[in-house]
Amino acid sequence: MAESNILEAVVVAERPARRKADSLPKIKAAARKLFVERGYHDTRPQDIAREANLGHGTFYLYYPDKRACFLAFVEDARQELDEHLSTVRFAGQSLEQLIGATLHALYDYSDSHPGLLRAAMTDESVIDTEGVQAMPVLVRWGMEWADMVRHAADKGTACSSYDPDIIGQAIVGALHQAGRESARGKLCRDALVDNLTRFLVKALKPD
Amino acid sequence: MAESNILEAVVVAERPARRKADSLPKIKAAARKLFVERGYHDTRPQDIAREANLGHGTFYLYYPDKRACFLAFVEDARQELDEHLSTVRFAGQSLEQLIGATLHALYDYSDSHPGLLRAAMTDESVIDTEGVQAMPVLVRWGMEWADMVRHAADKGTACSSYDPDIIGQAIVGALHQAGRESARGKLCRDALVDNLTRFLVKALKPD
Amino acid sequence: MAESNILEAVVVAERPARRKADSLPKIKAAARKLFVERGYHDTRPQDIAREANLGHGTFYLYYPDKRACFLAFVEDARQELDEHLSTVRFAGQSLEQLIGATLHALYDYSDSHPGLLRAAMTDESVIDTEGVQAMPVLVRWGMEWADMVRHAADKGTACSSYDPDIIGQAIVGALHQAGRESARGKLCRDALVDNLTRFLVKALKPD
Amino acid sequence: MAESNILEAVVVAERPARRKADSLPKIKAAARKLFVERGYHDTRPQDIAREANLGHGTFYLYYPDKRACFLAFVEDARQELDEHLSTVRFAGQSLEQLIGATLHALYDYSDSHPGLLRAAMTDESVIDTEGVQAMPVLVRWGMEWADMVRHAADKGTACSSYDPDIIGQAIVGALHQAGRESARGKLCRDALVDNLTRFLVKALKPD
DNA sequence: TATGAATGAGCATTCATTCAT
DNA sequence: CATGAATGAATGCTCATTCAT
Repeated sequence: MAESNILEAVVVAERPARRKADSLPKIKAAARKLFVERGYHDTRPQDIAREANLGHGTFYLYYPDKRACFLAFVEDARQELDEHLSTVRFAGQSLEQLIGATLHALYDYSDSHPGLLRAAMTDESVIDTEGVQAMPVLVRWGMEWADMVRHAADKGTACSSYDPDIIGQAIVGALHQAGRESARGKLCRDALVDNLTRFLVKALKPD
Repeated sequence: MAESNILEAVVVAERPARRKADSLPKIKAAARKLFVERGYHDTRPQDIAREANLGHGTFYLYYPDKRACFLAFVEDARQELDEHLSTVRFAGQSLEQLIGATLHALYDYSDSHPGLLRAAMTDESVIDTEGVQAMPVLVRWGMEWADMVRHAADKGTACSSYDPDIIGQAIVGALHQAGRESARGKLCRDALVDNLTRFLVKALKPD
Repeated sequence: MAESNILEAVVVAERPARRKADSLPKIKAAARKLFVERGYHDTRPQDIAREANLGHGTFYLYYPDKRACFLAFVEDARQELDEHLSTVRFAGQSLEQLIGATLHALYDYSDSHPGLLRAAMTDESVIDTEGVQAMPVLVRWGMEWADMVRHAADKGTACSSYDPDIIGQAIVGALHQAGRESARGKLCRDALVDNLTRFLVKALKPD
Repeated sequence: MAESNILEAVVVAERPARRKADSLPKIKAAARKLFVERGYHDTRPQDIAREANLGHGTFYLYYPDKRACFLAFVEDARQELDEHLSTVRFAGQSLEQLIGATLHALYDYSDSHPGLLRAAMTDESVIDTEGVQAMPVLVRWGMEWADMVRHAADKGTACSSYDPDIIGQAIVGALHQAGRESARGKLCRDALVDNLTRFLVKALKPD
């Protein structure tokens, strides 16, 4: 056992020189860092490659263009947050619990990845999307909230006279803007979560 | 000779064509049109000047740079909307009336100036602001809503346990995102106003 | 009168600094020089601009892209040669005279503009013409020779059993390739003209 | 040991799978296909390797660079055509027979390998030949025609007052350009051969 | 005040070639 | 022999801004 471990270690150590050197992860990490720090327009593919300790051309081995890289970054962020949020949901949760837990998790994530959500939500109009526009993350999240509202209304735990689609977008807009500003103002996160939770719960309460 | 001079004088007086030829308003109108139609990045100072039927250089007689022009455009839009909104406010208005009327006026304006608010709210991070960041319009509006909430709470017409600053931003975020999406989806504006009004009124109702 | 002339002279002298400074002719001359010296692929728009003592961007004020500039160069060369050739044609010329005079003029021009014809005839496939292919100069000249052959046949001064289109292209191909090679071999131009004239006259003679 | 060596030898001999796996022919075929279809500049070594189902690097095992590969392609085409043409020549052929047969064979070949001759004759100036210029195929063929003309003149079957070198190049230029254009115009090949044969025979006829 | 020709730093992207495996 | 990830010099082009007139 010990011997084989040593051998493996040696082999592994000798190898990473050129072979399939995790370039994609390195590029992804670099892209994320720079898109967050500088935004889409001030990040050049060249910067990303350099940050990843790779040649300029290597970038284009993994993405057809800058836009694709940014879109991948956004998608990754979205999935990451979705996974994070899904960990705090469980069956039998009251609407209030659901909202409270989700908000906590959301701002948790937001705090521990400063700037990420903001970067990921860069207005798509800013990226010259010749042709199909990817659906903005915020809209997708709004649709998920719409579903939550719909289900709660069906179960009688939320006011059923709302149009869930409108309210879903409104909720997500509220969370986004309040979070953005409290990040700026260094507002205490607990107050943020508490206020928003109460606000939403009250607004959604069945008549 | 004398005659011709007199004629000339008259002519000169009659043609304010060249004298301070409304260039600024012309530039403003052109800028607004293009920023709305194409966005910040796809609008060149040159395009604005041309749209205004002026020489390229003239642009820089009125604005030090493209950014300043955009910021002025945003500020103008803000003031215009503010004036529009202020017409529907009157003393003795209940919170519900205030909210309902404001939302109506807001989406009225938004409908009759398609794309304008969206353009005016272009994420400032997109404009390479070397140095001080102008306060985003959305944030300013959030602060105004915060004041409204604060006053209502003081008068006992709104729940007093909220932090008005947080809630102000949340409200404005909700209005923005819901409006954006309903514009996309061509949703009926009355439903939008109705839903959001009820949502906010309910959320703000005193305990 | 004298006064006005002096004034004019002064004005003109003071002016040319920046105003419409013949940039297009300068670019054309530079482009011609470089296309001839280095060929299409080894000439960058930047090189042309620099050769013309202008900034890189200026190039694009006059041509939408490199290809357009090259095509303009070719067209100019074609017209120039056409004009040169037309000076040696006159009514009542025998076919032999026509051919002899034309060949003399052609190789005259070719000698005094070394490399120009070769550059202008750069295979168009080399220029990534996305879409319509401009008709190659050689082909156009071939069509002109076809007309000459046709007319001569009609008048009975040339063999009428040929397909003029085929023969026109063949003639022009012969002139081109023979000229190219004799330029390389520094062959005496008189021998070239003499041989080709006799060759063509004999081949075209009526049966 | 000896045995194992023998076995090994046998094994090696039995699996030509990897041994010299026809890579060069595969590369040649791929290169030919792509040079013909897309031209020199739009064909990357990488494309050739991929078309040949080989790794990108393998290309450089067989050619020092792209240019060498193209030159080999040209040389192969030249030899192939030469062989094809040589099949129609026989002793005692009259000049007219020789020309007619050669033209037939030439355009035969050209028809059955569309684009090949054109590709192989890509102006060498297009290939950045740092240093010695390989002699263009057309020139070589011109020299062969020059020889034919010289011999015919010696034998008294062709006009002896021409400079064979000039006429050789002229002939080959005529054939090339006429062929090129008739390919474009989808002209009937028989008319082409017939016209050109008569044209050349007449032009070369002894005085 | 108005002009628009001129500028050149800057950008996204390509591709012939290398080399560790 | 074979591979294909990596490279980075080089390219064509854009655009905010200046300035001589």
